[in-house]
Amino acid sequence: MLRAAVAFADRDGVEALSMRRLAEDLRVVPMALYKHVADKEALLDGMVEVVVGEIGTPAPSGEWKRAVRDGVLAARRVLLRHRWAYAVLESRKTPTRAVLDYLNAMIGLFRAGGFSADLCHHAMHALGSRVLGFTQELFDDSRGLDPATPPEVVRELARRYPHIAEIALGASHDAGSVVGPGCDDQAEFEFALDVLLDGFERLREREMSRGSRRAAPSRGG
Amino acid sequence: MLRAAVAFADRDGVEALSMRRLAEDLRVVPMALYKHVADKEALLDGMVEVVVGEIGTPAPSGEWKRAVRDGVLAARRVLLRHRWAYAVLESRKTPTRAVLDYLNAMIGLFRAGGFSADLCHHAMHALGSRVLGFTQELFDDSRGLDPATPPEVVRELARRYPHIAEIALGASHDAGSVVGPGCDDQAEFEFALDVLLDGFERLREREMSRGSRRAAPSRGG
DNA sequence: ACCTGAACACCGTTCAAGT
DNA sequence: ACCTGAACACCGTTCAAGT
Repeated sequence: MLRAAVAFADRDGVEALSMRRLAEDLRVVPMALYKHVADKEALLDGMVEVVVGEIGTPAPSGEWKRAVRDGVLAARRVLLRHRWAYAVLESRKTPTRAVLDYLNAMIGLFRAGGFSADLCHHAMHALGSRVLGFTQELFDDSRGLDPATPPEVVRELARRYPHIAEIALGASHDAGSVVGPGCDDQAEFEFALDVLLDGFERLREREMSRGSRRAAPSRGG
Repeated sequence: MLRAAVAFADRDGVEALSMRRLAEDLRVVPMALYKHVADKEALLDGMVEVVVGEIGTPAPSGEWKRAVRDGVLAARRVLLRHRWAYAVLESRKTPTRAVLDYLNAMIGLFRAGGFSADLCHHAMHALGSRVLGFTQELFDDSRGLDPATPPEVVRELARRYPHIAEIALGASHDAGSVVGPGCDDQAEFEFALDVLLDGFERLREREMSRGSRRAAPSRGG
């Protein structure tokens, strides 16, 4: 029944998922669902559990950086199959078992790589939801500008937001078109991940050479 | 009326905000709200606009890193005053004017600091919602464990999730208590921000010395 | 033309009536 | 004891009836 709910959300989106519609989907009377879940929140908890369970436990490999990177990208692949899961997981107040299992294993990869518990803690916070493969993008710019946008509107936007326009244009390396092709989500995700992992690596090295002194990035300015 | 809606959400949370209750709050008949906004989505758009407008435009200062850091932390201060704004902003499909103004100004700070449009683009993506002061935390662990948790449950958790337990313990530097005091959100936010900014700085330096060659972090492994 | 109450098509969940 | 339909207390929004 949780599987059915996940399939429903995959198909019609989580905003379309109501207890009544899910019951209809299962050819069951609405109140019958309450035999399996306490309420809708519990249903959503269960759905998160199913999805995160699909990720499996990140496996240690020779090098911590590679292992962490692979774990995160594995999580990302699963969560891209269930687009709705991001918002739902984020709305949970309490972590579920599968999430705790995953996080525990990820921390283990850092620890095995020689990170102190303290640096590990910071690193997990710095990754934030990226550890589960989420990109916290402000807006989806992967599709670029709507090709139907009238040219005068494009010009007006470029005038008001020159820096944004420059970036949108820069993303399109084929000249001629004013409208960028949008950018590669996966590449941007990996860029950010690698910047963070490189940073962690430097802090770990500093930590190991300095002994007990606290490792921290420079405070800008 | 947007102000009233913002105040309502600040007071009672955005989940309590309905058209009917907001109308009641304003001592007005529900349908009267539709004179000011097309529908509830437009109301939420307007509320985001008010909040993001409070941030103002990030000012350039001598050094790009300091300017970006200050801009982000200014945004964070505003958004901590309106806790609900994070989820609402994230749920918008289309960026609003105030957000575009802010993003445009932030990009300007990078550009003025000598970043190529391309590196700038990656950096903005890597910051993600952090550019507006959001931490995409998976769960709120800032309160630590509930002190009322029975010791046998704490032991069971520590057995099942040893790495998580170690981190939770490590965060409490005063010994004696099994229950950590939780961690400092602001410090974790600044840690992650500084790791990213340091990473951007290194890539910018590499970019400037290498000329046209593409700057990218190492791919782990 | 404007305002607004009732109504519509939904929710999640309670509860009592049926078996 | 279990199941389930009707009912309750909400939504956002439409629409027609009032002025």
